[in-house]
Amino acid sequence: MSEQQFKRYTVTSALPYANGPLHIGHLAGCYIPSDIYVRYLRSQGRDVAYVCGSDEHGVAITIKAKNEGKSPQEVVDHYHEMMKSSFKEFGISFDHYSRTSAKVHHETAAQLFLDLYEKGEFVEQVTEQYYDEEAQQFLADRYIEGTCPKCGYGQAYGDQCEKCGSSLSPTDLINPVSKLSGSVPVLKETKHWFLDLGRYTPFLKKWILEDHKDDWKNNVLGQCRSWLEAGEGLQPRSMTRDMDWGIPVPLKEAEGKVLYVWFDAPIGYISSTKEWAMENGIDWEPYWKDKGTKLVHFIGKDNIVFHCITFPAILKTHGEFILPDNVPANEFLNLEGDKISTSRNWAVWLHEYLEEFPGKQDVLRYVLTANAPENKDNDFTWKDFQARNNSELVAIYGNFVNRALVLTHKYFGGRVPERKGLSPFDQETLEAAHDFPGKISVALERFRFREALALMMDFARLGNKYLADTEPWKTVKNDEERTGTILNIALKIAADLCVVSEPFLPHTAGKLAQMLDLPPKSWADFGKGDFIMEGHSLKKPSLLFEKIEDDQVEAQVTKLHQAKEKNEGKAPLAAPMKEIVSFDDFAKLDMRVVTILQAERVKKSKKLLKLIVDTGLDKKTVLSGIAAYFTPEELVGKQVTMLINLAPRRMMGELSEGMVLMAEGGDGSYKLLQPHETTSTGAQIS
RNA sequence: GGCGAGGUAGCUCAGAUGGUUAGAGCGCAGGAUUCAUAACCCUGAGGUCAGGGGUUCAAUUCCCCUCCUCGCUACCA
Repeated sequence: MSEQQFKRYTVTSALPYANGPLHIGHLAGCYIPSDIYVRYLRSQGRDVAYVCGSDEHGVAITIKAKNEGKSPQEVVDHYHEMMKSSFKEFGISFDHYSRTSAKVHHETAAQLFLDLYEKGEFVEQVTEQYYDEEAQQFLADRYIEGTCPKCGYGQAYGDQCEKCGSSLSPTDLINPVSKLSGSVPVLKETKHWFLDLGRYTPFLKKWILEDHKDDWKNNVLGQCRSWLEAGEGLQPRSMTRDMDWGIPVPLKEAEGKVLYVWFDAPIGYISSTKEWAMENGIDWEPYWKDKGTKLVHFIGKDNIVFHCITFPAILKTHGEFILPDNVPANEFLNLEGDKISTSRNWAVWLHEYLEEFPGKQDVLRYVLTANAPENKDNDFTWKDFQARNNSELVAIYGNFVNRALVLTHKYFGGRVPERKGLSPFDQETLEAAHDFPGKISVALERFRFREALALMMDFARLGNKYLADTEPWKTVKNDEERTGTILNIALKIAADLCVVSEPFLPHTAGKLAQMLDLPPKSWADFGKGDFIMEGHSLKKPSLLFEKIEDDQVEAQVTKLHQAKEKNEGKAPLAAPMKEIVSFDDFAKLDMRVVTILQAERVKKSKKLLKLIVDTGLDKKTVLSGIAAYFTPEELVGKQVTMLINLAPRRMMGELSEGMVLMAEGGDGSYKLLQPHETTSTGAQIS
């Protein structure tokens, strides 16, 4: 369907998770691009519902609450307000910002679940989950902590290791411990409702990989292809959890269970639309059910699977809903060369930025758009922030506006002068100006925000060039009429600039409109002859942007590095002691000093090294997951300690007959355990 | 290892259904100018388009292989 045919737009931004403040990565990932898009659509006079809200369920929030001695509701209330206010400050112009703890949302999500249940879409499955007998409850993945089997980090969660980033299942953890009571959890049966995503594969493949192969972004298609075509394909996913924080599963037999947060979160878009419609006396349904509505989800790349696979599968199955027309996901924004990390405090927090750079919301909007991770991960640096502010916003945009206004005040007392005969250069400039809104439109509708922003800045450049070439400060000496025409044109460009920059820089456009004393203008007003009337009085100009000095950005970099040092200084917490064992238990372990005779990489494995060791009794083969830390060469000839009577196990087609013992560093690295002097091979350890 | 994304000027990035001199901004050098927050404006230097092979009259663009970065996924006794 071509753009003009859409009757209305439903635009969503990923629901931010209410367990922490917002940082620049959030803004760059989806809130700024969606806001630009929506502001542009509104300026075009299109019918738009721009909705979002806080994502308030899920285990991470209950953990946070527990750690802080608060209730989950207190935690989400706090961050909901904080995020809502940051969005407002940065001019993210949601029509409605809701929250998933809202009553409407609970009802909507439960209803949708029931609908799928009645259609027989769920597969009921009884599985074994960890259960905390002391606390008498099942443990969500996040409530289980243990040693990461991949990197050895002692405090990996049941779903993910924060150290090495591997995604895990709770049963993967070595020495699992309940975070609720500290006890060792036991496996116990529980029933859950799974969505068999594999059944939707043919539909999804056609819809995404064929129907949208030309209009969806490459990175999004690639991710989908990876999910749809790789390995065993889509696995069934449980849509319920054993927990008490969330939306109760609306089934009698499901007491103590809630909807999986990823089932309910995207439904939040619908609930938010409902709330908005209710408050404004509109019908919400066309925004989600009418084929003439264009639904666009703005997200970060981590959300692709839920927005392109799971949620559409749910909507499609329900039957009445439209599917997203596009999901323009951005990649990730790094900060000064490192991944942004909430737990490591490696981030630029929006609430702190607002305090430290008051009134400079548009500067951050500009920088994050100019350097948005549209096609690949990008890096935010304070140096770049400063450079873009000083040499683009101040020197090009601000400077042009200031020149036009100051000259008008100086030569014409702040009144818009009359436009008389046009020179060929005037004509040329006006024609060039005329092309800008169209070019910017095309870029925006294709979700190419960087390009659109660059065009906007080129338009300001056109203004500067016009003044430089016509030199009104010279003509004023002997030709007032010509000077008037020049400034008339310059002011017209400034007024048009105000219109095309509004989606990107709403605060600045607002200030500029005030200085020019313009009524609100829309995209269609661009280039209108009566846009800025002759004789119209301008307000006193003030500077739109100011320079950012070296010390300001240096202070930010220092602040970041201090946070980092503070983090690195923290000694990793030692893992808790395991349960007491008897001497007999210990005596069962046959540990020896052995000599590594040979070492080689295991083919097709990134992590495994194959070691042949002399145990003093025989030669054994050991597979060890240390390829990332040791080269085969440096191991050969070394005496190390080994558990030689461990039951053999086959891995990657090879039999491993024991375990070489390693000290696990807090950073996930491994160190060999060696006798301090060479001893006899086969020496027993006791 | 498999799947996916990326590797283009000092920096940040565009681009190419294969076709004459590969683009932009910043930075740098030179010039011009003084209305403007010493800003604007003009000119210029800078790239064997990651490396190797192939298809082709022609490849940086298509195909194959290798290397590097990032994401997902498998092996960690």
